[in-house]
Amino acid sequence: MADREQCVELAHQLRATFVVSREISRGMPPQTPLTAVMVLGVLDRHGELRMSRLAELLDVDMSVTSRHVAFGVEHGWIDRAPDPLDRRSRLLRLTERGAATLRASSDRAAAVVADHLADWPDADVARLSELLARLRVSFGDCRTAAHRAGTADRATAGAHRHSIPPAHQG
Amino acid sequence: MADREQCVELAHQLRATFVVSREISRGMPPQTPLTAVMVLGVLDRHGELRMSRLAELLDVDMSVTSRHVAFGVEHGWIDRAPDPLDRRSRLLRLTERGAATLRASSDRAAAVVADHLADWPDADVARLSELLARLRVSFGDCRTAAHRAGTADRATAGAHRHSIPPAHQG
DNA sequence: TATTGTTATACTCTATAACTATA
DNA sequence: TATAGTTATAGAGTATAACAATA
Repeated sequence: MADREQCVELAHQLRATFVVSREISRGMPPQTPLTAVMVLGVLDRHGELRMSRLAELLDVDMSVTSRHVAFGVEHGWIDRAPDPLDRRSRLLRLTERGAATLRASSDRAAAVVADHLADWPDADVARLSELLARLRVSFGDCRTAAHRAGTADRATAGAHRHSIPPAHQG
Repeated sequence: MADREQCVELAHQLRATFVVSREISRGMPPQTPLTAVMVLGVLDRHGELRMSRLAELLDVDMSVTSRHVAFGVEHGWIDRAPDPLDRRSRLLRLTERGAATLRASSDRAAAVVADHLADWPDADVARLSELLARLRVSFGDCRTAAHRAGTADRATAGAHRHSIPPAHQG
């Protein structure tokens, strides 16, 4: 367990990493908002998902997810079909075209990263990716754990350790 | 130098870390927007700054910075005095009250981090902070290098290695 | 009656462009 | 003429609340 000083430092660094994300998003192709790409990325990694689960994974309200998905559907990136088991729900899948868009976007982002990290050793890049992935799992817990009581997919299965309720602000 | 695959992965992780930042900002005290705290944080770390330099460090347009600073001044967190050497410029400093606000905010953020990272070993937290700091330096370069030709402060001094122009989108 | 998802509205953050004032 | 900073406006992203359809 890290001490207070370390936590303050990490919190600061995370806040400040905003800058890096913005820089990367500036290099992205036009007409493909960052959020749209994030939706595609999640669908690519998790496969078929329902709206509610997607909203959890994106950590945004379902109303927001709904509009991002609508955008993706309009552009032919996402297939949105009614769930035969529960006709209130809709199942989302990445289309071929969506996968291509995601790939193009990932290439651009990777190019920006490669540009700036030209002098980084391989091992550090890999380590940072790994730590960020773990960080996300540790944080993802809190939001999903409160809503769900047993359902799990291959991305977050077995990652539940805490039981802190989601802290939405008013 | 990392290969394409690694860069794609890191870019994805950075995009996805948005989620973590949002979760932290949800736990923040009300009436202190994330951006305001970021301004205070930069002033705390860099000391007295001009608007333009602050905008660089925050990686946002000066017009944006201007309003965030105005907000901070209104709340008594920032002291904004005319620069005696160039009366177009204004010098910004963190006030006592601003420092207190920053401290309170950092405490909250640290608490959220500590909550979620309870089972992380010390070393990993420290390593992640360090890598993120380095990442920011590597990215910070591109924006500041184009604007400035010699001025440096203690935060970014000696960090210039590439000469990639800032890639602002249209 | 509860839940899934959509839509309307308001708030935050951002960039572009037009402006003021100094240099 | 160029630069530092401000303000007006428009666009992207988000949350809350009210709603429709289904369970």
